[in-house]
Amino acid sequence: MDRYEPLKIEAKWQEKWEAEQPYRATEKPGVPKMMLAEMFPYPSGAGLHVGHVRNFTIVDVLTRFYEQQRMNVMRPFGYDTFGLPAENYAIKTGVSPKVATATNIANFRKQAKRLGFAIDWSREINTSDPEYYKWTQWCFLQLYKKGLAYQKESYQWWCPEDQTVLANEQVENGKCWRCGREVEKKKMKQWFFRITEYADELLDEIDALDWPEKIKTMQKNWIGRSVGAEIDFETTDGAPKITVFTTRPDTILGATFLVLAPEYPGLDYIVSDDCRDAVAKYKADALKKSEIERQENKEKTGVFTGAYAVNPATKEKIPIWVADYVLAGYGTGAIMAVPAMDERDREFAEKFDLPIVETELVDRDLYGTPKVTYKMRDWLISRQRYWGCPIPIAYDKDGNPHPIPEDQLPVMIPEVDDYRPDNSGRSALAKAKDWLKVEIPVTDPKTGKTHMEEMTRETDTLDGYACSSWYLWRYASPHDTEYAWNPEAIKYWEPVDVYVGADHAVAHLLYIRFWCKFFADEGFLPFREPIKKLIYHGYINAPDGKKMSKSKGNVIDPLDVINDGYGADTLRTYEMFIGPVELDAAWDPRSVGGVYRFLNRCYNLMTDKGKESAAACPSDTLRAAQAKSSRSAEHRATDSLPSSENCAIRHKTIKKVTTDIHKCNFNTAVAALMEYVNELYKVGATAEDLVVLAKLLKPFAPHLASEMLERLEADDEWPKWDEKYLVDENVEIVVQVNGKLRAKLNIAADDATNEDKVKELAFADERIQKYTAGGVKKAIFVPRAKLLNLVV
RNA sequence: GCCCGAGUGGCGGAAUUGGUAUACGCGUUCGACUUAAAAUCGAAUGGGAAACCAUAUGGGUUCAAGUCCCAUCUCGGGCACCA
Repeated sequence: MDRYEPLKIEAKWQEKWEAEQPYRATEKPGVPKMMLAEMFPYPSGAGLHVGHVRNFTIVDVLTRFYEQQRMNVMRPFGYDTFGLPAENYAIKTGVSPKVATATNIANFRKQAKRLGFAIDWSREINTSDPEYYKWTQWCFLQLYKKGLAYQKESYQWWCPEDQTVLANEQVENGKCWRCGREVEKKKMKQWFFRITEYADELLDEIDALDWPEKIKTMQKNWIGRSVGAEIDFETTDGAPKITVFTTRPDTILGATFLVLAPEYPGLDYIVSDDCRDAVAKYKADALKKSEIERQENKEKTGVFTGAYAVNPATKEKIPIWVADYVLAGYGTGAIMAVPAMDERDREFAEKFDLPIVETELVDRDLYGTPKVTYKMRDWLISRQRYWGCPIPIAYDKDGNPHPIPEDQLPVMIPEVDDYRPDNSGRSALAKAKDWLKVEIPVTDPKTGKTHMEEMTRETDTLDGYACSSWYLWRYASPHDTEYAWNPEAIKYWEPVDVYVGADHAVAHLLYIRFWCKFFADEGFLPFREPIKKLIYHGYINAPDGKKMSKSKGNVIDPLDVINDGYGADTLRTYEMFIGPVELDAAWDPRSVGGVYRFLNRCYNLMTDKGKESAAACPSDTLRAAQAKSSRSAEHRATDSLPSSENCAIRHKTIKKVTTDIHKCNFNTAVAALMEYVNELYKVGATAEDLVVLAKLLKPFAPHLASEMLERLEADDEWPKWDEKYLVDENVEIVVQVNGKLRAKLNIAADDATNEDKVKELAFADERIQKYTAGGVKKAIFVPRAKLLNLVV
């Protein structure tokens, strides 16, 4: 007996796809292109999890959907391979990150192939491949040339566990995003990218993006533009003037004291001698305080500097204080306190008994110069770690940085025996003594002559986010040896039409926009936004609603689901059916069975009905006659004529599935297919029904659908619906009395828009007459809703 | 604390511009097939005997409210001393 055996069917088709590589993408001028990608995965040793499957399947459904509509589709794949997990694994086991990464990629690739994704496997990239990171270093050098990559000594977040600095975006609630350890502040000289240069453009262009509002809001908050003014306050005893930033320069009459951040750069020059010890102690305490302590305890603390400034508006002498409620990195690190207007200043004034003066407002521009500030800081990119892209810089004997010439790229990661950071703030790269030395050409400014000079390499590596800030462009020409991205290829394929992910709302998605704008300014990219549409999907949780985690032992392994006999098609279709794409969902093993039953029904429908002759939709003249026979259609009776009912439900389903996929309502698209199959079981399926079913099913369950189409001898071109088949000859009209449903009238379609006719039939109905005996005050007829409401 | 978003059967979730609430799936029950079970197929399934009552709670607008307005409660997310 011919049964649905998913593992057999899937093996057959995967073998075919592997041999034929049907999803190779090539530029076809004149054919509309569609480029889709997921946020590429970090290939962990644990292999694919169900979250990856959701992520990849969303991309796959859209890829196949557009491919079946004969657009020129590109769907590449890649791996984000630098980072701490591989390095920590190396420290623990001694296995080099390069080797472990290669093993993990091989496993990921194998697993992805078992899910039947329509990937162009010739466009596979890996950020730790020297062929790739050579160009990451090239990107760094472009930024360096324009002064957008620079070094600065400042207080930075330091993770004592991972022995590295972190970007602001990588500190979550005062803890390291990787290991969860509380971060500390450490003063270090570090590399930065000047993302703040693009703050305005990054902010202003958010609104036009076809991205989820949630992400757009998060990015806006992160950039955090405030419009205000800088105002200079002269000090009374010869110390340098203090510039404050305020959004309310109009409240200056109420400024009764100044407050400086503990890290305020010129603090030492301001403090009076008798207060020096107290201020030094306060500063030391403030730096020791962790971010968590600072957040949890918002009780105001502070100390008087012993110095005074002059309020330029009132000419009054006002005291200067130091307090950690003023942040060093924002504005100028100094504020004018207006306790009458500002809640925090008031709290501080009350605690330390400082004057609170009610204020009248003055003209905003009277005492200051307009100034815009941002919460966003420059992007700190140095990492004191081994397993990352080496920063292509060397230092001369005076410690001045020099870029590594482009023809010396890539700066390879040296092999070392011990991957541990050395506790001195330098990465394990510092242990590769030979590698550290490098000859760099230097041009003498006086003579114009170039000579080689021995220098010492930078031992920091780049933040992994730098590697993922340009990978979408590499997909356009993944093996190009001349360009990071080929100008012709990029012009054809990009920007990315649809990008799918579940993380990195501010970090990655902000960085990639920044690089895009920079490289557009440099003439390397013909667009300023890298991603047209973003789909940000929810997580899949364990059946109990909790996050899946190895330690809790509640992880569902997708390969187990497949190997249990359900197959990849069931897994994929289930994950699309599980709920709205943007919401988190809980795994339900029983619902997986429900989806399997559905696919099984599709298969059985085919084996029962596949032999039948194809039948197009009946012509209008035949419809009336066939409508009769469809009424009496036996269950899957093979001798009944193809009915107009089939035609109506077929076209209705085509329309529903097509529009749902366009709107990314994958769950209701699958539901519509289930309804269609249920209906076909009742009225009988024609070959045409089966072909349409297989075509619509293919994005979700490509193996089964391919099998069906092969047996039905049909291609997979996406079907179109015709509105004329969606109009029934009979229409149901709802009759309400006082808004309550009282009767449904089956009326010929031609009469359904005729108000008089509908009323006549309604009043003739005995179910209605019960309520209308006392007369009808008002009758509202809504043809659009096929509804008549009688008010009695 | 501030700013968003969401509360619908036993469960996951459907419902165009306000217009038949509960699509689809799970679960449950019954039936067919079978020595039996599984699988498959069919039927029923918000509550209530009924009138009726039900979309977190209480009001409001409307011929008509899950959908709009006001208040309250709960949950989720984001921001969190950003001057």
